[in-house]
Amino acid sequence: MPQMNSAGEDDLGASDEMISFKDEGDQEEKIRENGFTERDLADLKSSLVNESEVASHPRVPETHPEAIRRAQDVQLVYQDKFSAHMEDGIKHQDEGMYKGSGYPGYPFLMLSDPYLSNGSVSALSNKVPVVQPSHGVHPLIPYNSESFSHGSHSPHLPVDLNQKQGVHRPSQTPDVPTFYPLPSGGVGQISPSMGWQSQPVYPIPSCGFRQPYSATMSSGPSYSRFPHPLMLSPSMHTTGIPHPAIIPHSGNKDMDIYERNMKQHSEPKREKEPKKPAIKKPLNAFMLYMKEMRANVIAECTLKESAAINQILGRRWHALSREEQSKYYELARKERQLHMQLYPGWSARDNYVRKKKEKNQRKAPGFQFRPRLP
DNA sequence: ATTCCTTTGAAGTAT
DNA sequence: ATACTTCAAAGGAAT
Repeated sequence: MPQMNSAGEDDLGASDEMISFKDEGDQEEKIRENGFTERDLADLKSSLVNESEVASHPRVPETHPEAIRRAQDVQLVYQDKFSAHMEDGIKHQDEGMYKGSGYPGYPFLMLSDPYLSNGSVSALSNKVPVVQPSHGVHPLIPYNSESFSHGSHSPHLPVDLNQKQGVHRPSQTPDVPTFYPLPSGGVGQISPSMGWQSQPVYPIPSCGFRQPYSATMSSGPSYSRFPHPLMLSPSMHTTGIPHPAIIPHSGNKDMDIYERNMKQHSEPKREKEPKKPAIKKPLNAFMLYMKEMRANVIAECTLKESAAINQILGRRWHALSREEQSKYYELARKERQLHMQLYPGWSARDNYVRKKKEKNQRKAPGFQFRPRLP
């Protein structure tokens, strides 16, 4: 079993590493906030890249004294900037997430399997912010956009994206750590994420001054409806309800599950050879977070472009406290567990296609693609 | 119709 | 062991 961990129960989760939260992208952000010029930014970038190439620590590129100094300067500012954000808005998620009032049951039954690419998950997903059409009987992640935020993302929650567009940020509080100490459970993980900075910034439309939907759609306690199934009693099965796909079996369970799903979802077009992977990867913590919060961002910013939205969500993700992130890490861990149960023989390798495109050059300018010699 | 963009994290591949 | 790549979601934009 490819995903079966051999070391311990929490290998399913992210590695427990405490990593400082000062990645380069934030530096870029902070730099912009501080009024650094584009040239400064380019200099800093190039110095960082050069250093990271020279040194054998590509993940810790802030070795240049000047870069360190600048990064530290701007980081101080940034800490303050999002502290209010956390205190004001996001921390409320905790309450919402675990409050679990009035769990109405699963409106998701009979819907398609999110792991199946032809399960038409995306047809409705997130376009309807209330309930995501999710797993046929996926008990873990209904993917409804509000189950975490629980309506606590009130309209006053600052949209923390638009330094670039000059959106005002809330007042500052000094005591926000620059890193996310991880919970003792070892669920949380912060990755240093080189791509945070090195990738070109997708143009984000202005969003701070127009929020026509924020008061109605994305907020308000009345908007809390479906507590996440994972928040059910811990004495229950992790899934909350028995999963029909996890059934006692004597035969080839893998193939049975697989074929049943395939029949359900792709029978009409079976003539065409299925080109896409049948079973998709389980979502990681950030993907789960995105699913939850996308609607909020769309509502607050009236954005539709996913690339821009994802940038915002990436920043928000970094602004989350460790507790808030750990919820998603825990969810993701359970997702992987369930996925393993559903598809014991599945491997991410199944969907892995070796691409010839030199995509990496676009994504990571510092990396030069070298064709492998035979 | 397909691919790109953009994000983070998990897992795969390559060295 | 480490570095790098691919894929998960999403939907508008570009091809």
